[in-house]
Amino acid sequence: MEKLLLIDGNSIMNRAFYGIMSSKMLTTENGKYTNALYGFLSILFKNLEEVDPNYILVAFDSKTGANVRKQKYEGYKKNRHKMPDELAEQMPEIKDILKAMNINFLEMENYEGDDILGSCAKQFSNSDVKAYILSGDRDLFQLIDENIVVRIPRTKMGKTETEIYDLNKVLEEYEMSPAGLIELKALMGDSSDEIPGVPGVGPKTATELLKEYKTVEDLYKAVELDTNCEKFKPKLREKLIENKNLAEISKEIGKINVEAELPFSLEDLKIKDWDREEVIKLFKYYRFNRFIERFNLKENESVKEKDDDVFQIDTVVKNSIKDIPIENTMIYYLETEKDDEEEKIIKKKITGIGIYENGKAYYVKNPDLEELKEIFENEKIEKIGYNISEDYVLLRQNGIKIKSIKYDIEVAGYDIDPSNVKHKLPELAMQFLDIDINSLIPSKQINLFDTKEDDKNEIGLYVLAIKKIYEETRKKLEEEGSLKLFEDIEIPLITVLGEIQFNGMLVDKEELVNFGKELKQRIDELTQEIYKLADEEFNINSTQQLGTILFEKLKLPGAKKNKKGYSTDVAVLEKLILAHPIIEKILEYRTLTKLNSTYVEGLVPYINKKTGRIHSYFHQTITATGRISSTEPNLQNIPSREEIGRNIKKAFKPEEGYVYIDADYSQIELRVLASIANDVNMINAFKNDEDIHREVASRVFGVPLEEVTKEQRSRAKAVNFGIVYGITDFGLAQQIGIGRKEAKQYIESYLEKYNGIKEYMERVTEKAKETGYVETSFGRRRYIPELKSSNYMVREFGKRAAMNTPIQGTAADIMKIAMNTVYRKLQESNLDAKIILQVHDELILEVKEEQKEEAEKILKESMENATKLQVPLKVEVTYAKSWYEAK
DNA sequence: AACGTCACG
DNA sequence: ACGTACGTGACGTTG
Repeated sequence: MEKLLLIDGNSIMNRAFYGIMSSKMLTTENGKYTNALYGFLSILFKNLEEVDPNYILVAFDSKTGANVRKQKYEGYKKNRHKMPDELAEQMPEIKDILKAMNINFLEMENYEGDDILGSCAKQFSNSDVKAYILSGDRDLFQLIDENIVVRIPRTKMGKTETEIYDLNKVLEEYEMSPAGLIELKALMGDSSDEIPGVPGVGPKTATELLKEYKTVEDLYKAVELDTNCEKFKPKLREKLIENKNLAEISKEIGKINVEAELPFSLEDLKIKDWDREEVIKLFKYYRFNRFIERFNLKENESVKEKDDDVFQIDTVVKNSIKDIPIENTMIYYLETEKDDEEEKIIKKKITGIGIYENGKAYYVKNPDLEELKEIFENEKIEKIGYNISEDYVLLRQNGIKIKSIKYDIEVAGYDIDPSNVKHKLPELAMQFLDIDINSLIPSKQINLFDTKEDDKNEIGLYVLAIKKIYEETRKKLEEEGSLKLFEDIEIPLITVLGEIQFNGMLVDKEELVNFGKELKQRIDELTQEIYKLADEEFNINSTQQLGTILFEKLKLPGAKKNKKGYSTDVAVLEKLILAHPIIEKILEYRTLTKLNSTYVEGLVPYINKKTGRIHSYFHQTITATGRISSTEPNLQNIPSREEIGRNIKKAFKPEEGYVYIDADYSQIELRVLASIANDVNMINAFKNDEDIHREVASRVFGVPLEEVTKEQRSRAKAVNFGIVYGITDFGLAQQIGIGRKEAKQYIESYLEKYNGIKEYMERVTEKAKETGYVETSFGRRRYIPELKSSNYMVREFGKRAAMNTPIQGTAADIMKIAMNTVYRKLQESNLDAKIILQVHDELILEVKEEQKEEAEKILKESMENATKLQVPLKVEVTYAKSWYEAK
């Protein structure tokens, strides 16, 4: 018996892109998306192995494929959102790969992939040739017969499995023959393809009806005869009769065409040998090392020594850490469990530790705190771990300070590629080891067994993974020239961020709550006034309801649409202030509810019961540019710009006898820009400590410095910001409320006067297009695959990101260096001073009052001397008895 | 879970 | 003829 494997190209690519083998991997140097290719090939290989076919074909949808059905019913796939660019760009590439593998693929005008599959299956299969259809789409079940099965790939516990549907399985699951499924869809419709069906008839009713009448045609014969409603309930009968037409159309478009005239014979689909050279070339280009190895495609080039290196390890259980032969490095994993104790900073407890040493994994359950202290505080033992910052705080609240942190694989993964991808252990294992770690862990599978024994094995696998990821990422960091950044900046920062979280910020709860009461009172007043002005009660928080009130009921002008209806954001509302008195009430309402819900109600629950402080997380591996981010709560967006909001900061104050020292970098991003763009005019301005916005205004508007008006200065300021963001005339116009033409003139004038900046912007985008990435002055890399997108908008975004990242990122690096230095010097000087917050260009210490001058000196000097640019780094410092008073 | 909105640098 | 400033996180509504 022979076998024909038919693959639904679009469906499998789609599955591969979204789910299976998830984690959006950017594996090639220039930062291309390859995840769908990788997933498709994984599924393909698995099925080639399992089916072992004699014939093969991959069918794709053609651009015109849906037209035929659209002509019959215009709603068909109407709202189907188009493929994301990241997937679309992989479609031609999979075809290149298939070509190299000599696998036939086909798209036919006016046919969808399904039709090709159906036609091949029905026309080529017989008792001697079995057809196997590989697709993620259950619609294809209608094709199943005694010679045709459908294989559906699915992920289960991180593993790719295949579900096989044959005649029996369909009968069992749907209580219906495959042909019946066509009738079923005709009645119940299909929301994903937007096949209407009979409105009000769902799977249950449809199945019942078809059991009795088999086909839509017979059903309708019976319906029409049943004038007395003996067999059909009146309502149902009415629905059916009313929508007869829809049912018929649905059947027509839901039915896969099996009669396409195929441009080849079965013989043409015979499996052929690969063009090995071409396949190797492509796999290398896409960095599919796993496939290269799997098919022994490597030429003579250095065969990996650890080819026989399987991912498994013996885990030895010990009662004491002392029984583990640790030498100068400790590769470890802390096992934790949730712990809801209120006064904890990180609400977890340690339940075990795994340690890798010399080819073995050791596991100690519920390790002794003293022993942990001894080993983690031992400076001679270098620590290699995963997400150490959490361990740091966890141990710190148990009186243990981790010393000699050498390597954190999460941070390493981030430095290699900081884009949105998560840098959690499973993703890291997938990216660097090509393994699906969860699939190896018994307790993550369906759990039939006692997990006690599994714990140690799980932890053993983790430490093995950490060890291997450590080796792989270190190589990579070295190759990319980011090792210095990693070792000198990021690793020391783990401790500093851990300390910041541990220290926390003291908050006067009463003061905060009292402010909240004032807010609420005013909010209540406003609510009533708004109801009165609208002449009805509605949910002011609902943008939809608000939009209806403003633009339909009150008929205010300037309605702008967004996806969900009318836009009601500040920009829109501010233009309407004069149009109706309700607007300013709404604006004030918005401001106050934001303050109350986010900064009063939102903050209070985070005040720690024991310390009276807020201990936010400070994340080192989130942002694309290298900045830190803060959560639970976010202390980096406490109100500051408006007076009413600033009041929140009054509740943040140092402990009795202590004072805040608040230091801000002045214009750090513009200084960085001046320096890396090497722009003479801007460098001179900073060297002379000029008011940079005034200086820019003078040049752009061609007036003497002294004659720059407030208005001009403020516009120049907006231009400066815009430049840093990768300016557009539209954005600038929007920002300062001028015309687009005028904005364009400003920009042109600016780039003429500061032509170093102009050249830099051209240089950086050019280089980014070539290499696929941009870098900060300290070697932090960010890939920008958007530059390769076929979508103009996405490409333009890529350009702006390319221009902005070196600036924002270098500034972030500088701040990180400063933080490390400040922390180290404060330690060395033994001052009673703690770093308690970083807000990108601001750093706050809480210091014993008598020591404030000493600490201030350290703070200011460390920040100013963090690096040497072509312009001075200026730092402004204030002492404050609350955050509100700072600056 | 996605969206709109708004707080920060 | 599009629809745009860069980087974040939290909240409330809606589906």
